[in-house]
Amino acid sequence: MEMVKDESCRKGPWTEKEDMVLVNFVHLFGDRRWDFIAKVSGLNRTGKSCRLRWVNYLHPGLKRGKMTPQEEKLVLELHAKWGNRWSRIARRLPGRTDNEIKNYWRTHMRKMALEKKRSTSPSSSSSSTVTRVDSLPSSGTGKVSFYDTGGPKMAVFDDVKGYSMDEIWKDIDMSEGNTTKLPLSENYSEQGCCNHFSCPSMASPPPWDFSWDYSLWKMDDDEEERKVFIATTNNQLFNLFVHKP
DNA sequence: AAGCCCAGCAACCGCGTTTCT
DNA sequence: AAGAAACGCGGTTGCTGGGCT
Repeated sequence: MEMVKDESCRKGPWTEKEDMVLVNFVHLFGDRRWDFIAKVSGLNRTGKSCRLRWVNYLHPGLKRGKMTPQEEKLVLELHAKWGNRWSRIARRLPGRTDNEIKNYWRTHMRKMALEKKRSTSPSSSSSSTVTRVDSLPSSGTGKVSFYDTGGPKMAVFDDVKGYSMDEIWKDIDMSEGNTTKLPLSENYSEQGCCNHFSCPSMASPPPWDFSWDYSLWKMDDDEEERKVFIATTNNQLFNLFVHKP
């Protein structure tokens, strides 16, 4: 029984209501059976999409906001050690997701590198324009990602507006004093927070508040919507148990 | 004031891995 | 043991808001 990938499946940004439904169903069934949750919740999303939304946004304990200097340093260290193993790196930064770290890396690190380059070679002609990373040619014969040069898996990338990504990463490495790329060490304990709900709090939770205790559903400013939501969910649950999958 | 450009980030896709039957 | 289904990861895309010209 596979999740049919048809056009009726919703895509794009999640609405607040969808979030609420998803949270409720994850609360009921846990955060493993994504296809099942996608099906029974009536969300009309793929299991993948549900999982992603949960992991990257709805999971309690997610930190939000800027990375702290400590976190930035850790990301650098771990990336030097492990390369683009974002999820592994994320496990060492409680409350941060792989997606977040990945995004952070590409934006902030590259910016840093370019600034550094600029300051070390002031004669450089392109002093104000920074090529948008996203628009870089990423396809083609090589099919090498522009930022996939950290860690053990080294890659070469073409010149980017006169400054190759190789150079950028070299700069980063040098500035951080990371002269060696170690093979992955499996000795680290990787009990992160991501799958254990162990993080104490959300710095900036979603607009609606919830907890693992049902009684804590709290939507002070929209009681009516809450009622509708609960009714809807109850209906979905009813259907679920009447038509057992 | 309006259009353009870009950084930031959420979300999708493809594919390898793990789990289930 | 093998095939199918589900999951998870890494790479990439595309939307949005803010700053700049």
